[in-house]
Amino acid sequence: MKLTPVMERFVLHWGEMGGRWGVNRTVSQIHALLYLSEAPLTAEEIADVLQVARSNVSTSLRELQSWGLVKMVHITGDRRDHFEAHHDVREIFRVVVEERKKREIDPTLTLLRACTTEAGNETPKAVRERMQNTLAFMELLTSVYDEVHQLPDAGLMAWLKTGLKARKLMR
Amino acid sequence: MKLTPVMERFVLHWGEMGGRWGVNRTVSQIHALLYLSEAPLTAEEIADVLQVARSNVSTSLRELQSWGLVKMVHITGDRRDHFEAHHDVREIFRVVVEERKKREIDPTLTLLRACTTEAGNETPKAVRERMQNTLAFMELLTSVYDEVHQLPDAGLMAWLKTGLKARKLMR
DNA sequence: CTTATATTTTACTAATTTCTGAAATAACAG
DNA sequence: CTGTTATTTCAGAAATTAGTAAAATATAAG
Repeated sequence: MKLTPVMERFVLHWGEMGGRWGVNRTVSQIHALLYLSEAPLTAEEIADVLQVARSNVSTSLRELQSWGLVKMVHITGDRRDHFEAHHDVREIFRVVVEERKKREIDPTLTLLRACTTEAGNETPKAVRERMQNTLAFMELLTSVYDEVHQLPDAGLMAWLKTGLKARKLMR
Repeated sequence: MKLTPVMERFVLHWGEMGGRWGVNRTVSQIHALLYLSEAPLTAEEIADVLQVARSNVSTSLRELQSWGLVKMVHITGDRRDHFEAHHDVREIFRVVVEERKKREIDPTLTLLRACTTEAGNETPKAVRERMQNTLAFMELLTSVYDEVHQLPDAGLMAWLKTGLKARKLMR
């Protein structure tokens, strides 16, 4: 397994971006590598290409599997584990959006429900309203997500594209 | 300036979530505090309520201003700077989405354009296609964003809500 | 100007996160 | 079983990021 310069650039970039996404560099690099790779790779090969510790690959793969971005497969006649990633960017997009919603939205929804329920007169009215509005908006986003994310691929694309003409339609 | 228990809970939670968003805890706490606060606050008051160093507040406020989430205002007869945040969650949403697009999408678009342009025969065809697809998809997302984010608030809400019925419409 | 107050910068410390290498565990082949 | 290869766990090193306190700078009042 050897990367062409363009592939290497892609992998390194994906790794850097990982930082801005809540995953660390190695995790993100491994994902990029598997995304590009034709065939499933062993942990050993990955460690080799990316020049990171074997143990680091092990934990990173575990994380990627927990996200549902990578799965373990086996090759007959080889007892080592091999790993592969979805090769479809839309599938990756779905998974990432879902996971980020879980981590970035859901806990706040829970909190806001608690706050709006418990806030009594000791909390200024304007503050209560603000929390209420925040909750309502986040619930709307969540509902839209719930509907849209279970569309088949073509449906998702179709809905997205309605956004392209939104301005025109609004007039 | 004293927080009610519910407000304190909100601020602390917002701070924790900050970590999952690419902003640090203090920045996020300050934002939450200003979001709830009726009146603009001075840096001193903020440091006081949140129990962090005055200098930390200074840099955090600078960052929030650079995001466009907080602005400096002045109160007649008081020479200290005061700070206030948008009180509308949708406005915050807009700003955050825009900023995250800048940080999380745009650099990758640039890279993918370079990769797809430069990738020649040394790069396997399947890999080139994959990069090409990734680029196309991210360009679609960007176009949708460009259209949608400049809608007036009512328009944005209207488009979002079309998503609520997307599944039904697709049948 | 001089002094008092407000703010920013900076050099350093603390906390957190990431990564490694070694040891432990597991899985299999002979 | 025993030895070999594969994988995971874990304690600590290295790197990064966040936060502090003090010094430097700026701003306005008298």
